[in-house]
Amino acid sequence: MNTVCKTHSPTLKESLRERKLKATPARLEILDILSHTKKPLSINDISVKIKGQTDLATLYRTFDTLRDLGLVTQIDFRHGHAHYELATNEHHHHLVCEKCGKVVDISKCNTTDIEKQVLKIGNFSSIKHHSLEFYGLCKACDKGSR
Amino acid sequence: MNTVCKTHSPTLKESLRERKLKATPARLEILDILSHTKKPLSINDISVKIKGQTDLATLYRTFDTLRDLGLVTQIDFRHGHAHYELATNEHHHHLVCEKCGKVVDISKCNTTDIEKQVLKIGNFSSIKHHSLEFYGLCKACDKGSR
DNA sequence: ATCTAGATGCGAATTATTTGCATCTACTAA
DNA sequence: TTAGTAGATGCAAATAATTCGCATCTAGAT
Repeated sequence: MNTVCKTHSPTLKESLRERKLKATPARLEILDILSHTKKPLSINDISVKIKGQTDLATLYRTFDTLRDLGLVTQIDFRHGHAHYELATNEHHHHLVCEKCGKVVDISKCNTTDIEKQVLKIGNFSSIKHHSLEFYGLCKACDKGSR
Repeated sequence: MNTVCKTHSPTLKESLRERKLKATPARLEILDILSHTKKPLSINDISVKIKGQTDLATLYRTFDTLRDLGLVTQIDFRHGHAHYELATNEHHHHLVCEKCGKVVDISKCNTTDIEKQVLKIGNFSSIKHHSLEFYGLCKACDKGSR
């Protein structure tokens, strides 16, 4: 049941060391969980999965640093709280029902070209992520609303 | 100073009537403010602009209905609170600095094709909006972090 | 002018997220 | 291997955003 101490990608520990960050059990476990899940998870999802063993404040802080490290991506589904997924997952987008909140994955990402332009126009040094969510009505909710 | 009772687009009142919603001063004023601002505004921005004359709860409720009506778009800059802008503004995207939070507008939107595909794949009835934000480091912050 | 569904204000409740501080621990250097 | 220390965690309390219940009010229909 305890899957904490798997072999983790060397990249991870390297990334951490580069920034003088420690490879703590909490960090490793969070990444382990994310790597075994397709769906983006909320802080609460994670907390449940590890049975509350790690304090919420720590989870928030951990996700902050993982996001800054570029290992994790934060997504807003307008559910009232953030979701996170591994940045190394194949990049994709989401379709969210504005009524029931259902989320559908949209595979593939066509935004590379846009991204290059954006970099120039915006006069930024680097773009690390982007987040593209579509909002509409799923068929079930559309029926319900007529 | 009081710019509440301008001539508003007929579309608005129509949209409201269709759904048995009332054209109240609060709603008209919010739309008036949004139409005179290029930047997306937060609930608090709006509250300040109208000098607290309208209760926050009402503002939240109003933006909910305006969003459902499709008149207003909600955006997440990861600033800890939502931003809103007129859906009728020329559609564009944003580039957000992960460090200082600065937001730069990216004009034009190339996602129509993607949107059509998404509709099919996701098996939704309709897509009303999408939200595309890029996250990275602005030049100022990039310098600061080395 | 009246009636009523829908809107608002107010206060309180919820929920998400952040912060301060004491304690702990992963890594470094000897 | 072991001590020393910067960085990490837990806990509790503070903020901040958003929502809800309910009494009152008002836009729009008749």
